[in-house]
Amino acid sequence: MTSRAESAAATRRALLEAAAELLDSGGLDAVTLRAVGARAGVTRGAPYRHFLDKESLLIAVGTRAWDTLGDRMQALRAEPGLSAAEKIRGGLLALIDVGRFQPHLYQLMFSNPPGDPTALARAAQRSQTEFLAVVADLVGEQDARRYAALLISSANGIAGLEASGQLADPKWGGVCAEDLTDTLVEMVAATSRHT
Amino acid sequence: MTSRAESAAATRRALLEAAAELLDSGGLDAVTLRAVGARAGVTRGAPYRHFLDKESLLIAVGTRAWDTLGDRMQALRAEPGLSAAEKIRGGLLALIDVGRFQPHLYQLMFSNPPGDPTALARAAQRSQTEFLAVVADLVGEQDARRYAALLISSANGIAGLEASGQLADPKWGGVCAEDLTDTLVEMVAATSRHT
DNA sequence: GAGTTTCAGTTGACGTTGTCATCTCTCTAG
DNA sequence: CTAGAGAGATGACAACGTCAACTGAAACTC
Repeated sequence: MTSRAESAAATRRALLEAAAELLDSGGLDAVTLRAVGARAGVTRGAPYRHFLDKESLLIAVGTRAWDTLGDRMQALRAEPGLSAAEKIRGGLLALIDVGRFQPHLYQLMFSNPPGDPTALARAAQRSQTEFLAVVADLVGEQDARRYAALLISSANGIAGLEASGQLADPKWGGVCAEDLTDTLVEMVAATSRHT
Repeated sequence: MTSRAESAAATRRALLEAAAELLDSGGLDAVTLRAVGARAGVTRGAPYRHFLDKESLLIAVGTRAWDTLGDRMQALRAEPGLSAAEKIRGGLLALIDVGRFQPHLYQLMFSNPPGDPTALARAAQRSQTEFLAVVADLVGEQDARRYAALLISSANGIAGLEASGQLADPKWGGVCAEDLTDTLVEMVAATSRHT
């Protein structure tokens, strides 16, 4: 029926799922190995058969999130009938949406864990490479790197402000993430067109 | 000599200082009430005379950081002989520098604590108001809010990428935070000039 | 198919942490 | 001078991450 390997893979998946759900609903403090195990139907010691560490488990959760975002970027790039600017807008909003609707996961994706500070940066690479390619279609190979870095930074910041609910402050005149993204993309497009 | 109130205020200051130092050197995990107390010359229970909670202590550390940044913004705005663009550049780099040289403090400043999610957002208000005024000098009252939000978001993102060391990746063509900031300010200045 | 190995999962234990209740002692108000 | 307040110390407790030892069933060997 279910071989040992299959069952082990299933619990590993269940552990990741449980950790992601707990992170979403209760923040990082709610992610305890005991709670993760309970939600996955095992006990506190079981995660150590699949992950070196609590930190390793969290890194795996963050990596999975980066992977699905990378898939989305890849699909977006291949989408026909979209201009480069539209693709960029889509990609930025995909990132921003994580910050908006899963703020704790978003924070995890950009945290660099003490044990392996480069782990999540590596996981983010595919997303960023895909995005870089789309930016190159808009502004050319020459300036692509600079503008891609700028755009990702900005999206990152927008998502961060959204995640902490600061954008809702009337101080900013009621702008929303979409407005800022549009302004940003327009600015880059105009600048690169002009030079 | 030293009245009781003075001595109490001194320990409170020492606790804040100790927490900030531990955060800087060892990250959030290094900030335990026992370690903070020891470094401040008291024991683990003493912080509860000055702060409701460990979280309250951390909020106080973050608030103090926002206050000093606010002072810097205020001084920068009042500085004569600087153009609006130069002031904006200075303000953005002031924020970015926190992300670069005190990444853990930076992360704390933008985290919203579960107990009082708006606490740090309130502390950030003065910094943002000062910055908003400088932006208004460049792009006019009309668009100031939108562009200020965009600039702060971008600086936030640049600082975040710097903090996690991702900007150093050759993938981005060796840009540094100053480059991105300059590009950004130029873009905003050009856009607002053109409309 | 019997014996052996492997390995996912459980359980008990330990050190550390945040937090509370209680106690001590010194400064201050009246 | 006395009573109160309040800063700090201390003991205790539950929860946490983590490790060592243990259990049982699947997988392999002959």
